[in-house]
Amino acid sequence: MTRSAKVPTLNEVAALARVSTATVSRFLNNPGVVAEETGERIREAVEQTGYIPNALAGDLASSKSRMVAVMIPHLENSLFNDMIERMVSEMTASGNNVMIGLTGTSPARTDSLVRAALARRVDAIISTGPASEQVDSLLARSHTLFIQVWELPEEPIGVAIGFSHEDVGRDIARFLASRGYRRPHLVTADSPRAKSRREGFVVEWRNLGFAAPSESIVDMPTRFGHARGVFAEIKRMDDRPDVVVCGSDHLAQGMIVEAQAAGWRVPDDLGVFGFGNNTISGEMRPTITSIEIDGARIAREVLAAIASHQQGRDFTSRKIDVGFRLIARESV
Amino acid sequence: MTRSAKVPTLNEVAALARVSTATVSRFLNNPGVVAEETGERIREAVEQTGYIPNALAGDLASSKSRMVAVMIPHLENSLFNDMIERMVSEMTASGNNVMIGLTGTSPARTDSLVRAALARRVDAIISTGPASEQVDSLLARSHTLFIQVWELPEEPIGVAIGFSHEDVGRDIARFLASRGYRRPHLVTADSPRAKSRREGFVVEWRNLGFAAPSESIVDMPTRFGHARGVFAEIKRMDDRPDVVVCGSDHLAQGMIVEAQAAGWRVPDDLGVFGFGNNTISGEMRPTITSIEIDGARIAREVLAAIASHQQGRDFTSRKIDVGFRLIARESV
DNA sequence: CTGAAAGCGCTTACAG
DNA sequence: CTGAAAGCGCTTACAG
Repeated sequence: MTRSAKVPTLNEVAALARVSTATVSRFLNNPGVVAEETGERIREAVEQTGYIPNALAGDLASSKSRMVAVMIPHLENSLFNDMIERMVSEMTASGNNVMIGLTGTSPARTDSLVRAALARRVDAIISTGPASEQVDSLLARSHTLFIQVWELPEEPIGVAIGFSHEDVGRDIARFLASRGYRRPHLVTADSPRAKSRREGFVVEWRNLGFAAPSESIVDMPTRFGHARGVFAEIKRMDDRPDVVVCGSDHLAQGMIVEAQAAGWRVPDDLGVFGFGNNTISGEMRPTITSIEIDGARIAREVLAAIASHQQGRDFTSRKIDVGFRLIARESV
Repeated sequence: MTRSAKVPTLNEVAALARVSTATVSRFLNNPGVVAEETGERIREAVEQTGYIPNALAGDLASSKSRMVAVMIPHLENSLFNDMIERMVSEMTASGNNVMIGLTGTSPARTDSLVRAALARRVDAIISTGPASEQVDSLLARSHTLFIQVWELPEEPIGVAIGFSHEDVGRDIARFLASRGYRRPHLVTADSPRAKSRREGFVVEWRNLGFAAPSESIVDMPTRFGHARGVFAEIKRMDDRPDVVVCGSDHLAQGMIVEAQAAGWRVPDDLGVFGFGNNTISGEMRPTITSIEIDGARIAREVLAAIASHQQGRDFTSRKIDVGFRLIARESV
């Protein structure tokens, strides 16, 4: 690496442009407020020195960070990638930098990532996971907005933007019943939200007067590869299911592959229901019936909440239900 | 949001513990250097006030950031997710925070993200994309280590950790030839690296004395969904290929699905070769023959380079070839 | 439109 | 082992 002995500072730019540091600072943050000729001199000085403002110093002085932290469990096989990608893009576009935290499923790790984010005085923390009391108390003394997505807790810490997972389960149950399915098999990940969806399904299914569905549990995150084991279970069952309700579209894709490899036709011999409406669900053969969550909408709501917060406005709606949509395709 | 009027500072902790701010700072950063009883008082004061250090101020004062920026084109369908996930995890574990930049394929966006990272005085920028001259000159005046991964340029700006994409293409060509394939069809993404692999394949294939392969170009990133169009092309060809060389395992998966949907058997009627050795390549039916890049190895090398740099040591090996491995499975 | 100066909240030689 | 004080590189009322 070529590295110069010293990184240029505001002082040097100011000296070169024959103005005070205050004026350079003003020009950089709000060009309109500085006289044209002065601005021109500053521009040249910046150019000549290769000056890049020190955001650490700037943020400290102005006590705002224009940084946002995003906490997600995983990058691989994540149901959130599409939404996260949108959020990160738009945040960057609106001048925010994004710190990313991979929480896994460990509360301790989440805790330490939240601490790190607070230490950097981020304007907001966006979390796809549930918040612990630990985190709650950490946030109490901060000026950081906590945004929970995909979740609608009774009493959110900050803002919650999500939907009812129980309703998802209920809607799937009703839909399958109306299509004439009678022996669903549920594949549920070992996570609170997946369990809520399962709960919704089971309750509704019982209300409809049917016998309890058979079930499998898989670990997080729900993946393509889980299909092999689950399908093996299904094949062994005496009373074979007529439809599998999967925790993700990738798992649904895996189920289709496994079923077809065993010579079963989808949906004729076995229906397959996905979750998340990943792009592949419209591209698979057969295409996958799934639940769509409007990631773009969530991203927009998140940005709006952050913008309000950064402008010091109070954010009134603390819970925003973005709903979901059942997309009927070929696999069910 | 409950928000206290004021976030506690070092001063308040120091006052409560009846010591100077210097001592609190020492205790927080290096507990061993402070007397036990003093430390105990400080611990209590921290607890009582709910103090969280201001990393902005700390980093400014110590002129180091313990932040690292990661630049990737996309989150969805990225060949790098596995490697990135590993890197982010280990960086976090070693006390670094990670800023993420989604560059897309736009140099302007990359440029502005690099600026933002430099403004935050990150210790290192890890980039999966090629570096422009723009970026090069920006970096010249910084103390930031630039790490290019998946790439081995002649004269790297900082450190390059990668492998030869041409060699990948050559190896695939030799492998397919040895398996008796004679009419390969190449699906290449519109990206420099994909083109290098293609180039390696084409050159080697010609060396082996065979006719030039047929080809398709797809846009970035190479996805499952590209398979439909490519397979349609293939079906229309007079001289049908006997194997498709795909730019990613997801595309390979799509090809298998399309081929099977059309009643072709893989690999009997059509071989399918992947790239990246994604987890699914071992789980698909048939399993996918692919090229493995050792993401864990790359992550380790990146971390080592950063650690050296943070400790002020000179990093001697500017180019690290991590190689690759051809994993033969069922699809070819 | 511009400058002098205080302040943001830490760290770190320097002294003891 | 601990403290007083300078300094990190900016921003922002306050004055003019």
